[in-house]
Amino acid sequence: MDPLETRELRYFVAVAEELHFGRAAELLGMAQPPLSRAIQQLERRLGVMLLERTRRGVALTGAGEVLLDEARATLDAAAAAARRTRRAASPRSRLVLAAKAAGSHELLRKLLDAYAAEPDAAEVEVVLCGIGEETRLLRDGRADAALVHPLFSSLAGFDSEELLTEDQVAVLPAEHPLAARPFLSMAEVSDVPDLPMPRWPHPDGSYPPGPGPEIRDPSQLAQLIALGRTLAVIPASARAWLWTAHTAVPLTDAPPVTTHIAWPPHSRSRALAGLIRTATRL
Amino acid sequence: MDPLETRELRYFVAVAEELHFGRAAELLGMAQPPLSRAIQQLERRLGVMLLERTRRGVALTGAGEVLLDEARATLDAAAAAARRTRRAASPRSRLVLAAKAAGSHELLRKLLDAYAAEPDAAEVEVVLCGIGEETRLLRDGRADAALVHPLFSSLAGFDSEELLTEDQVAVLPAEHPLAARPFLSMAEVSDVPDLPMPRWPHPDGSYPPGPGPEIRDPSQLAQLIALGRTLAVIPASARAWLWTAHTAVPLTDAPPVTTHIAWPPHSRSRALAGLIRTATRL
DNA sequence: CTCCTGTGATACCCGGCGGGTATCACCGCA
DNA sequence: TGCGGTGATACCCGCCGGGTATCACAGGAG
Repeated sequence: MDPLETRELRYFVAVAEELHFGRAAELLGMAQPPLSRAIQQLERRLGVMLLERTRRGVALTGAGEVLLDEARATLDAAAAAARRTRRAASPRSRLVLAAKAAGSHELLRKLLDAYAAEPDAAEVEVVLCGIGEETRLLRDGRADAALVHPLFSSLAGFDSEELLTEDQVAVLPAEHPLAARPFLSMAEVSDVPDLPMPRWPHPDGSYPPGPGPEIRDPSQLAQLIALGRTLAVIPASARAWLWTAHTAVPLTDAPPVTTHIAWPPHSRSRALAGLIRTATRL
Repeated sequence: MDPLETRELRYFVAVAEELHFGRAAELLGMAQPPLSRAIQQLERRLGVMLLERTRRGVALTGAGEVLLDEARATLDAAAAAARRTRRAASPRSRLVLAAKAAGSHELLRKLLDAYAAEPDAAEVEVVLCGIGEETRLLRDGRADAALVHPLFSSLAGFDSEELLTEDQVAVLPAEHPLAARPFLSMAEVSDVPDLPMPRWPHPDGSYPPGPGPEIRDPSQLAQLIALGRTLAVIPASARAWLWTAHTAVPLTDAPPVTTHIAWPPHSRSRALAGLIRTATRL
């Protein structure tokens, strides 16, 4: 059986995400009929029903769910192939390092300084990204390495090294009674009636249930804390972005959080190896 | 820029492996001119020279080396997508477990028995493969999980759990003087003039230099030991395949060897999760 | 020096297939 | 019972992937 073409996978992912042939075709910049036909051909080639066509819209079958995951991974791999090949051809070797925009910038600064001091250091471009976006950048080749907190995004599929373990602090509105305390426990902060814990999105974009506000952007969170609407438990190094309206209180029993540096497996770049070496020596 | 098609990647991999357009075209079942044209189009689309055309044959550029790796990974991902989708559609859920043909069969037996005793166990098919082939099977979707010795094949790119750590023994020809010893040290076995250590292939198929015989198949090794031409240092559990012409002698200072169970990241199969759970409980 | 061999590149043609337009078949709903 | 909206079908066309024939060029043998 001849292998799947990325074109077919792109089409399938579009339909599977939209669950609507018309909208998917529009996103793909094509008409609906050829898209329908392409999906039919894909199903015939695989010998598998991928979509449940109900009269009103479309649903994924079990096999369709599997293919959606696998197709995304394959398309990422293809995009990474193109990007990394182009970058390998460009004369000056440059490294792209992904990091959360709200991540510890002390660690980032130390890493960049230490690496720049190496004899044969490459130029490092830092890409600041949102929560959980780092692994996507690694997968599709837009980044060569990433600083990752395994709590938010899994390290599965990458090589990684532990860089830094730090305690966490509670960030409270400065005028809140708890802000005057020298220490707090997790039990105390997780059950403050007027400051419900914020809710972070899952990788799929959905939110867990609960009373707290839905957070997408760390600056949202900072604003909401300053407004006295919520509190946050974050790594101690994030004190850097505290506002005057914020107060950080050490937590006695919060689990320590570690930062890893992760990179795609089987990378043979000398420059990347150098960056990782200096990172682990910090 | 529209993404690379798997067809182009297949063509490039064929040429990059053969370093000869004519032979590559023959392997692909097509004529040489369209293949040349396809590679030219690929180079134009990427804006990158991939091959150094000398008048006599072809060589890879640096960017070509990178693309060869990336293209292989992408093609594996596409093959895995097709296979896993088909398998997901088949009614009865089946797991495919890859293991070295010469691996510890006690561990395998225990694992299969324990899993079969689980309440909702799926049927497990065992694929026996050669040295270092396990990760390939995992990557291209022919296997759902594999028993791996990290010494031979890296776990990079997979999730894994440690299963078993065991000591190693020296396997000698039964009539050799050293076979009578109750214990041996690594220093003693690694420098026996008439029994040079065998050489195992690297992942790329090449062999390290040295006086010992080149081994590809464990049965070759067994035969060569029985003939008094070499010796082997192997995990203690491999006593299972000892011949009467072999003698196993415990090693006092050989590094212990661990067996891992590895699986592709992001797999959501319940059956696989069950297998891994029972494996880690062994 | 010349011819032969083997390499990849070029020129040209054709058929299939990917894509477009028009339309249908069907369901839910006012 | 019509109307809106869904995906499927019918049909056409142009492009591009593939084939054949041939070229351009370097190296080696005589």
